[in-house]
Amino acid sequence: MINSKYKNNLNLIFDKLLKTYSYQGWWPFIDYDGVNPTKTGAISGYHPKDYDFPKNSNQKFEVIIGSILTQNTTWPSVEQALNNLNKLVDFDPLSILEFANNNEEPFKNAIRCVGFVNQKTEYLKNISNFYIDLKEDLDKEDEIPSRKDLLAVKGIGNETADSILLFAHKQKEFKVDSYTKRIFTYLGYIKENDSYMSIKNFFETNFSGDVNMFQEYHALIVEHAKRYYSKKPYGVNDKILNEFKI
DNA sequence: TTCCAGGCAATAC
DNA sequence: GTATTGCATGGA
Repeated sequence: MINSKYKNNLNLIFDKLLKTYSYQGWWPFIDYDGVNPTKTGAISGYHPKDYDFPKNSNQKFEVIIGSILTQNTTWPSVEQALNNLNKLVDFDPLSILEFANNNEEPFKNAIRCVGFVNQKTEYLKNISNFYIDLKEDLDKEDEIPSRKDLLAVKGIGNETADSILLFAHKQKEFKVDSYTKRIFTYLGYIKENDSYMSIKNFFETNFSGDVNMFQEYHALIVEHAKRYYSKKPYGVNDKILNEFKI
């Protein structure tokens, strides 16, 4: 898929992005008093160079909820929704499920700012049920679900599954999003219509880094793309990665 | 006003 | 398997 001449480029691009933007501190947490860097669209809760997250089961489920809420919307909206929700209910599967079932309108009003409220309410109930069952079946708080099982939950697609596995469970799964496609299509490494799994496989085969660097790479891609790949024509002002264009 | 945002599922070929 | 469309809201 990639000429051997460019074999190391995914690592070189990572190095360049890291040098340019430094450590991103994903995944952000609402109750974490982290730094507030001058990051595009960032508000708070980031923890650069500290990969020891999530620190407890509530934070883990916060990542899982956030992964669904952030589908096709902006992070500031998600942060608002999480703060709204946090005043109403604990971030654990059983509490979320019961609150959503018994207080539908307050629940929807809390997350309304992220859009797609009806769908996302259903999705959040589904994922809550999934983790309730997972814990009951395996009787282990910290059991890690399989990617296949996650994908069987209505509302969890490829990207959300990888987001949950990478940032909540710290599994070495590369997360591909629309920004990833834009940057690496523009640079010439992938094609516009390549499938999610083929792009994921491309990164997992050609980028050598541990799970923390998998997290870092995705965050750096988002940061870079927000600056140069949000307005059409995408990438034309990207001087930072221009040297890696093929 | 139009376009875009850290997608997904259902449907149609 | 791949392409298209509806889903909701807020901000630039």
